[in-house]
Amino acid sequence: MAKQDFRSACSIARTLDVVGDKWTLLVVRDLMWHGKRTFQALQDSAERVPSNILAERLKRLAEWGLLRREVYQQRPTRYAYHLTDEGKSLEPVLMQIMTWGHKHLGGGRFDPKSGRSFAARTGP
Amino acid sequence: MAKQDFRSACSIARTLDVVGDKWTLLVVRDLMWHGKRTFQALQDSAERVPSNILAERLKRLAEWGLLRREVYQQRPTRYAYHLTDEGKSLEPVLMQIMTWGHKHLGGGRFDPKSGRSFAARTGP
DNA sequence: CCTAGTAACTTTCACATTGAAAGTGACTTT
DNA sequence: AAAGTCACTTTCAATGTGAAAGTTACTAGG
Repeated sequence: MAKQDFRSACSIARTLDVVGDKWTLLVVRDLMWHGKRTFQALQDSAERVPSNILAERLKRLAEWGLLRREVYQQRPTRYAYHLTDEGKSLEPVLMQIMTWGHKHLGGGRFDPKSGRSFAARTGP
Repeated sequence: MAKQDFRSACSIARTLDVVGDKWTLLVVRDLMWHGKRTFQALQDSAERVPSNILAERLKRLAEWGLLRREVYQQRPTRYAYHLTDEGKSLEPVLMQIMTWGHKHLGGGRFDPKSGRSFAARTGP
């Protein structure tokens, strides 16, 4: 999708046009906090994103300038993905989403500073 | 979806399981900031959500306890939707998403405090 | 009484997206 | 030569989306 095809002038609608789906922000999460760099590593995440979806999302994120694909090895050619500064700027968004989920849905919380995560709550 | 069906223990994945799609957060936005209360009003938003999608999302949000449907008039029966405290707690999430979109996608910004919005940027 | 209008959905159906699984190509390792 | 790895791509059935029309329950006007 190109910029002129945004649904509306609303910043929320526009952001959802870019990252508003089930998988995209999980890819960003893995690149941002979990040190994942390769297609394989991203695919091996807990949520088991299908490989065709992952490939499509990586392409979209690259088109939006949120990440870049780079060759990190020749023979055989291997690629590494990493967030651009624009991609990294999504961190506060991810943080708020994580905080809300932790509080209201009992998910686990990951602390980017310490690199540690706290277990999911089981009770309400 | 029930809580036991979450994809993973990750708070981000869980939050996306609940509100991670193209429309849900726009409904929350309209209830949170734009004073929309009725099905009709929600449907008349700038992004023109299809009525079947709107109905399904309202049902989902109610099942998750994020909003409530109430009769506000008999003969003929009319309904009003409004956010619960849990629903309202999504405000910081919406704010971050809006801020990011405003900065990176040139969308307009709405200020909940003043109730005013600033025009979308056209340049980069 | 009949027709038009409104709100709140629901139904229909063609089309798009998803996701599980298998396949491909370029290599390296055994 | 055979097996393995990585980075995808292809296939295809199932699911989801969205435009449009239909339904139900009323009120208002002629």
